[in-house]
Amino acid sequence: MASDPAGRQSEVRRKAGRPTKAVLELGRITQTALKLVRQEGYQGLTMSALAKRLNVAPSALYNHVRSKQELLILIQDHLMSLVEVACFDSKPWDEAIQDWARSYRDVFAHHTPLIPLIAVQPITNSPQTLRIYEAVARGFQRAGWPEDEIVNAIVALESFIFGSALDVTAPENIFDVGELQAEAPVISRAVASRETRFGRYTAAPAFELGLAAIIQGLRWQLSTLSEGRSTI
Amino acid sequence: MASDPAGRQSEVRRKAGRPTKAVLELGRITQTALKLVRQEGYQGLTMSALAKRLNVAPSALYNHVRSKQELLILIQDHLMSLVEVACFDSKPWDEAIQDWARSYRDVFAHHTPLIPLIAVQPITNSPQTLRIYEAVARGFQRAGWPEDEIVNAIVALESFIFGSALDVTAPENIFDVGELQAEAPVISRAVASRETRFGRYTAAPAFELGLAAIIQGLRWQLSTLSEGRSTI
DNA sequence: ACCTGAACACCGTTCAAGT
DNA sequence: ACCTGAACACCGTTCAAGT
Repeated sequence: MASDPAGRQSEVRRKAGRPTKAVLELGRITQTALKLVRQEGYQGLTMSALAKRLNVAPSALYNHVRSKQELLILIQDHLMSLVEVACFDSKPWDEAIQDWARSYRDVFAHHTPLIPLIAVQPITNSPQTLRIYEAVARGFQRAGWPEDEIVNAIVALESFIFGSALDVTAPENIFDVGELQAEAPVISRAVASRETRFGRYTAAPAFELGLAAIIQGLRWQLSTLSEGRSTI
Repeated sequence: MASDPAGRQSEVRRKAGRPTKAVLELGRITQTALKLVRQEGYQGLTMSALAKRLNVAPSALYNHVRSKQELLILIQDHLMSLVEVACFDSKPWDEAIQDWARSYRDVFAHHTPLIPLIAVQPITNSPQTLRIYEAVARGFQRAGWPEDEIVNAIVALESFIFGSALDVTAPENIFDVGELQAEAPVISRAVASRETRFGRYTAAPAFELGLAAIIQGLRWQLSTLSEGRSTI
């Protein structure tokens, strides 16, 4: 045994050859990778570092994932399971979107390197992503959205959510204008004015403003879209 | 001379030591990097590959940029100069936002690896980013937006734009449900329904729906916000 | 089937030596 | 000041050998 009952690494080195019991499985790989990311960030997530935590040679990982990219997809799918969608069964459409959007943003705010990946990842056989889409789509359907606009609405919301997740980790000084203040008087005053009201930069007010706006806009679109259809 | 008058590489190798005239400058580095990205993608943008195109040793680049990260910021600032903001001087607020948002999204759609970087990059001394913010802020100001909400509105729009830029490169099959169709009937029908109307997946309809919604929502917010202020 | 250990073809970056 | 060339400390990934 290379690890003690509590799962801690030991100094005992395993010999080459097939162990009596599989040392790795996808679940443990994903969990360990996630813990590594939480402690060291994505910059610290290397195949070597992960292998070390699993008390295994780096090459052993390739018996379970085809590439690091595939590992990232495993992490992503796991994170998707943390996104809240129960609200769509218990709340009206527009309120449910708020709960869902906030939890979605919060989950990925500290996993921004995954976001460019998620955005283009086919949902085929990605059960957790599908679970989210199904719940949201049911919410839209129940609200009376035309079926052929549901996907567009979800994508639009996701775009805003992903962009907002990236903003969460912005530094406090992101809007410091610096030396060029004289050439940008309007934005300079707007920045100062924002700071007086909200203090040093945080992503929350912009997210809430945008979320309220987009939901308001979707509500308005729903009324005109369904009017358009009922006259057919 | 290591390159002929047309700037093409030649086989002549420069000796060590300071050349009579600086071989590199930031402008040429940025332009060459951009050309490399357009031809080979970000995966092909390595310090070695860039140095080779500049007919220079990789280490020479470090006389001009502190790191690859700094190179990416140079590229980003250059791309910002391609974003259209003249519309804010010639069109009403809400129409100008549409032109601006579309051009912003189009510029970064094929530079998605930069997006996580831009989103957290301080604007200090980044003249092109400041130029954009100033123009948009003036548009909002003229429309009567409360000064302390202008930055929030810009950030909200940018979040949507960045998220939408990521969506542009999504593959056609991104919404293929695959084997799990039985467990996700509502989204499956929505996907089929979208396809009948819009064909294979493209990002455009979702972007236009979301953009219309968010502008509609901001318009509504503007009216209630300014009402709120006028009663003070 | 699933591990080890060596090897491969890269990365970004540093630095002494050169003019 | 600004280049070359060698070197460093990594990457992700492949593969023969082992049980």
